[in-house]
Formats: sequence, C-alpha cells, structure tokens
Amino acid sequence: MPKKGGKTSFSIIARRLKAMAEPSRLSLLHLLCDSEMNVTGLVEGTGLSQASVSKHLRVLREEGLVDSRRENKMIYYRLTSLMPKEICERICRSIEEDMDREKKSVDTYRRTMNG
Amino acid sequence: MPKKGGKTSFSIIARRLKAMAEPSRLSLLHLLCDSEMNVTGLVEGTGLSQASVSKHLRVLREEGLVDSRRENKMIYYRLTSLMPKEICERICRSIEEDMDREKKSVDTYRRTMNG
DNA sequence: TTCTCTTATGAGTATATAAGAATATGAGGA
DNA sequence: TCCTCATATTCTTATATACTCATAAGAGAA
Repeated sequence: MPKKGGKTSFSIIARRLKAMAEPSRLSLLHLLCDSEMNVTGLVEGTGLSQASVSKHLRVLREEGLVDSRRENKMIYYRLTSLMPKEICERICRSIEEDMDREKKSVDTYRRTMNG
Repeated sequence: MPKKGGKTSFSIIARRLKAMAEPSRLSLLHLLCDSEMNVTGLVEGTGLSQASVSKHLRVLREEGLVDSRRENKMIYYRLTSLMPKEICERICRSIEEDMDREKKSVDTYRRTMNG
C-alpha cells in the first residue's frame, strides 16, 4: 500500500491493476513471460483477432507493462519487468489457499455427516 | 502465472485483479490493512457515500478479499489475507522504478543539452 | 410494536470498455 | 511505382460498472 493514502496513489495503482485485469491481456502477458514475440505470434498464441491483440497491447504499453522494438516489418513486444508475473503468482497462491480452505471445510462437513 | 495457461485460469485471476482495480476499493482495502472496521467507519475513512461503500464491499466480499462479522447492529469487515497489501506494494515498487527511469532519462537529456 | 441506527439493495443514468468488421498506416520487395 | 505483409486505428454495438437517490431489511431499545 502507498505510504500516504492519497486519492491519486490509489488511482495510479488502480490503473495499473486494471491494465492487467482482463483475461486476454493476462494471456498476452503470459506468452511474453518466456520471450519477446511479434504481434502475429501473439495472435497465434492467444487465438485472438489481430485487431484485438493490437488494442490490448496498446493498453499494456500505455501502462508501461510492455515495450516494443521494430525489426523490419515486425514489431516485437516484451515485458518491461517481472511485475505482472509476480502479481499473477501471488494471486494464484491466494486462489489456491482459498481452494484449500474450501476443501478443508468440505472434509469437515463430510466427517460431521458420517460421525 | 498459472502452471497451465488455460482460459479459465486467466478469467479467475482477472476477476480477482478486477476486484482490486478500482480506487475506492483500494482505499477500503487500505483502511482494512490496519484493523477491522465497520461500514460507518469505512464511510468516514474514505469519504464515500454509504451506498457506495456497501456496494464496493460486496464486490470485495464476493471475490473473497474481505470477510465480515456482525456485532450487534454493526458489521465489521476485515481482510481475509495479506494478498491485497502485498499486491499493492509490488505495484508501488514498479511505479517507483518507472519514475526512477523517467528521472534518469530526464537527467540524461539535461546533460545532453548543457554539454 | 414503533423508533432508531446500521447496512444492503433497487432504479435510473452516465461512462467505460471489449469485440468484430472494415480500413488505414508503414516497411520492404518486385 | 504498385504490391504485400505486419500492425494500428476507427466505427459500431453490446455489456459492464460506478454513481446518486430513494428505499428496504435487520437488529436492538423504548
């Protein structure tokens, strides 16, 4: 959390989170975790339309999550940092913890019914 | 990132991120970092309307980010885990890194102009 | 029960955004 | 130059969501 809880900070953080908070964009970020890729590669990798990929990449670029370089006719995109990967890992962990809790309470319920 | 990049995982992660990706909700989560609070306290702490707070709390609760307990007429909300706090800290760090990069490039530019 | 306090929900509105289709831009080759 | 490949943008439409205002619901107290 930001040191001083000003409205501005929350908006900035929210914007960055929002850029990631979309399945298609997570899919793009996921592909970019391994290596840089050009748009056509991302289109094939995600199964999204070219227009859609292009628009999502724009959102990611505007939030500074990805970066690009041109090589002849192709434009290669890459992550600017490991942040998206780390965020997703943290979220996944908390989802797993939730499922563990869920499972444990189901087990308890089953024991109650059988006991 | 999820072990197997299925569409489902991305949707689940996106939903959880989306629940956090809103300034008012970040503000609520921020207040709840320190201690549990009732709705009136959160209304005062955020400056939002009571209806707005209630609806945002619902979103957070539905994504399992907060939890509540009733005590007489009041309902106290609390974080279910440190995840939101950790996510925000990670985002803040990456924002600071961006600003450092920005600053460094401005400095370089200035030196170029003066040199 | 009736009143008050606390929280939740509903209706209406405005804004944002995601997707598809079509088109534009931009780089390099014939 | 014209053509093709790679990428970006525009327009339209559909859906989601945040806000305000008003009201409902639920728990105690008188």
